[in-house]
Amino acid sequence: MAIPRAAKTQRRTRIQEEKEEQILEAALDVFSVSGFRGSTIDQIAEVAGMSKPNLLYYFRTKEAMHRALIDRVLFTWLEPLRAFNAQGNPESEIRGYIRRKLEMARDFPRESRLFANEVLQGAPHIEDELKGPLKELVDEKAAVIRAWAKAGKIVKCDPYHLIFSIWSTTQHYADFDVQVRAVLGQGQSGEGRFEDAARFLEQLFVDGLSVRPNQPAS
Amino acid sequence: MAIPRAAKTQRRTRIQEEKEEQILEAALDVFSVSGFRGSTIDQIAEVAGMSKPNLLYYFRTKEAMHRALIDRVLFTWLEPLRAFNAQGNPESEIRGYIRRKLEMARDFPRESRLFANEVLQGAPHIEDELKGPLKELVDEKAAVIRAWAKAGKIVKCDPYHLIFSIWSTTQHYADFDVQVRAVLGQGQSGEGRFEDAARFLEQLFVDGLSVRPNQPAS
DNA sequence: TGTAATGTTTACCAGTCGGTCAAATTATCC
DNA sequence: GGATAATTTGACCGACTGGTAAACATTACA
Repeated sequence: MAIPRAAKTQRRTRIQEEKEEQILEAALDVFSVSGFRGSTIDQIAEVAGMSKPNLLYYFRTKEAMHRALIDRVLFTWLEPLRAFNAQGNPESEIRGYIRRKLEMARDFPRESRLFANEVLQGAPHIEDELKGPLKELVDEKAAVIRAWAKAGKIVKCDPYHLIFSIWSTTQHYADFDVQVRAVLGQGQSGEGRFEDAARFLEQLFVDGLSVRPNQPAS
Repeated sequence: MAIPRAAKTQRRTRIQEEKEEQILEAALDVFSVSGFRGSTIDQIAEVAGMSKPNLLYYFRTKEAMHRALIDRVLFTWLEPLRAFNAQGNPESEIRGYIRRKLEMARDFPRESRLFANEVLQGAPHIEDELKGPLKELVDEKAAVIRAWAKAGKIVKCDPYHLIFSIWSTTQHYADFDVQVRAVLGQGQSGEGRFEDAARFLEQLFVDGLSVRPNQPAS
């Protein structure tokens, strides 16, 4: 017999590590496109190149796979916000945050879509994470931004909505990639679009759109 | 016999109109939450309060229902962009566009999520609409914005990315509603959040975030 | 009021879904 | 090399999926 499924064994086998890695990689592929309900274990098994029962040997249920995937990805996903530094220069911190978020949208679009799918569908599996760790982190950084505004280092604005706007504008390029490509057309939908986006967003967040005749030349 | 399904009859019955309306309403409820793959005809039938075969009497397939829903909603959805007026004042046109998009996110969140789900999952059913009508409309309005910038009425920026940023920031409040609520917490997640968002976005798009000592007092 | 067209329901189908089981295979370690 | 534990597989299950067939009920209209 056997069935000391991953959880029960104290030490994880080489095979266990490899296969779990393989499965989560495939799961990311599938879940990020079709969401939890729209994805099937068979699809994931096929992408992972193993049989369904074999996959279920490592993760007892579809939910467990999804859970493990979310847990693994969430930490990385919040890294850019965590790196947001209270001691730094406000403008360059915000600029840096936008840049890092945009890089993640470019380099990890599947991770972005995984969360987008989940949140869009009502976040039935990650509500706790949103209300707990995420909220706490945002609260902390919002306080920093508010302090900057109070000290006159930055314009007075709602820090929460500022963070939302950075999330939405940057993640848009991962989550709505097909739309962005469709609208930009053949010519501009290459990788250069991320540099264009970075340039635009920097301009937007720093100076806005209106022409200001009195602005000192830089 | 019978089965002159909706399509075949030249004139639509009162019952047909009512029932199709009822079905599409239910379909919007379901598709906007679970996406196409994740939704089932049974769910829609239950929400619509009718039996599955009855529902399939009006729409032959799940795809047909989705198609009809998309077609009906797309026109409305693009209305704010269509209303964007080349002859108007640039700043107030952009401001107005943001406001109208935000109102739509508030008043028609299901419609927003329907498209978000679809695009997020690779837009398998609306690719033609994106590359056709949508792209044309955006191209047209982008040209207007570019002309404004050239005339010095607005700061020089990439008009496409400007439009993307307006889409993303406003639709965020519909698509990621649960996340917004979770982060804002009990206190601020009431309807007032839309007014806060409007205030912030107006500020962002007009003036950006940096403090400008030379700006003339208004 | 009768009847033909329209609308609704029950019963059903084949394929897919998440998941189980026991047997077979492979790795590990003495 | 052999015992033991870990891994993999094929066959299978009941529930659900999108969709159909035909009987039944209702409506519209002459």
